Amino acid sequence: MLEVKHIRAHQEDYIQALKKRNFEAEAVFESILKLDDKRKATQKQLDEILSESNSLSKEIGMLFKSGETEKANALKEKTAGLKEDSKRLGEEMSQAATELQALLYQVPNIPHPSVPAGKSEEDNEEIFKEGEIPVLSKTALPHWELAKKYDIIDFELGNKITGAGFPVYKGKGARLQRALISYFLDKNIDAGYSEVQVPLLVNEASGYGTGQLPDKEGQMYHVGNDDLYLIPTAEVPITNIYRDDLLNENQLPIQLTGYTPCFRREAGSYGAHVRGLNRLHQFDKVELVNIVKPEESYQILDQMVEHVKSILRDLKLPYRVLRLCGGDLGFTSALTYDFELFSTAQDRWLEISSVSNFETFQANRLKIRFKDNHKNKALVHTLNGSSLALPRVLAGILENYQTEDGIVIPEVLRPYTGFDKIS
RNA sequence: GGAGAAAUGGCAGAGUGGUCGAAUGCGGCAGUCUUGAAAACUGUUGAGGGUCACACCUCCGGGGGUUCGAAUCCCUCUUUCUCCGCCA
Repeated sequence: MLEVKHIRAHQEDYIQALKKRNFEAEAVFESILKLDDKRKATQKQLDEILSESNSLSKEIGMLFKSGETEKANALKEKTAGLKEDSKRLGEEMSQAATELQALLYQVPNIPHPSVPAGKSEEDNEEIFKEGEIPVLSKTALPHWELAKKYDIIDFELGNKITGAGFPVYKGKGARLQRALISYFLDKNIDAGYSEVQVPLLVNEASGYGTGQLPDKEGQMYHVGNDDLYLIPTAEVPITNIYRDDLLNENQLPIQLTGYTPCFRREAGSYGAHVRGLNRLHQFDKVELVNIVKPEESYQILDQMVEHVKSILRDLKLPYRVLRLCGGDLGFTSALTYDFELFSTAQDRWLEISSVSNFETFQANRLKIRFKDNHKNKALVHTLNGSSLALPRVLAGILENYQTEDGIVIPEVLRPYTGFDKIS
């Protein structure tokens, strides 16, 4: 959520910047500023009335104490009108505030100057590419065939237990996945992150805080009885740890990592390109969250990108990094780098990580602020990224590491798996 | 799930209808003293709105109500604690 004072100060720049993401802001900004003016004016009137009735009340109190009952009762009558006015103005003010809030929720984050203009993923900018694409034999199989051949992931069984998109990992498949999780977490901890285990169900306030609500409501599973949501990413519970907090400068940066399952309804996305592990309703992910001072956020973003690169290097998987264009950029993000790994057997790129700087957009919703050494208060910047989304990494490993006599386990994972081949 | 108790500033903890945004202690910050530090002493120290700055307004778990006036009384929700039941 943008801050009204910033919209006021940079109205023209923001309108131009938002065009990059094909968002026409002019009319919304006008309404926002008008409503904000109205809110302030109404509050001013209200404050005056409250001030008057406060001092009348004090007077009445003193008159009662000194026994001047008639005088006190006379004053009481004066307060009746004030009460009505304050009630009316209070309602007007909160209505303006609610409307203002609703409009602010509609405006996406201002894209960073480096974000290219564009309509769709076609216009994303490839900024880095690394790793050798293996040459596979003609008998190479996509991962869903491999999963069946070696009996390590059972999609049918998941259909029976739950429904489509909830696979069962078996034997070495399950262990390989667990190995990846442990390896990612250890790697993140080595880089200075601190591990957390967080709830998988969150309340409405948390959903609003990180921006899943109100606009992406349909993506989350909702537990009606208790009015809770299954998390679509660990970003939600982890970032909400600090909701409504006023931090000290010396606490920053806060660097957290956590493993969680993620749940997404993915309504309406079916077909060949979502086969196997490519798109699931439940999947595992290890997440990175950074809460930092504004001036260091882009440096941290670069660090996160380098960190994810080094993971892919360790795993010896071919990948590329994209800078998302305005049209593909998430609602809450100012700058996002997507990581995609190349799946040889499917002959396509699969998104496996998304690293974003939200600047103050989430912090403003979440009310995460910090106090510097001069007691100035400011909103923090929040960033997050995956390291990595498990199923697609698993798919990439199965497909790129397949040989005639089995699937070779990447070197770095062997201490975690305890075996070096699936056959 | 049943019965009871509670929720106050960074923390602990007073406050039961008026001058209380809130005693006191701890912690934090600044200063005095000291070669330096500690101790001691002095001062200062919640958040939001609003203003050039003041003024002023709001906030004592959330929401609603009673009253001229609510941290204090009433209703409701949430959370925590104790006991019972159930349970990995």
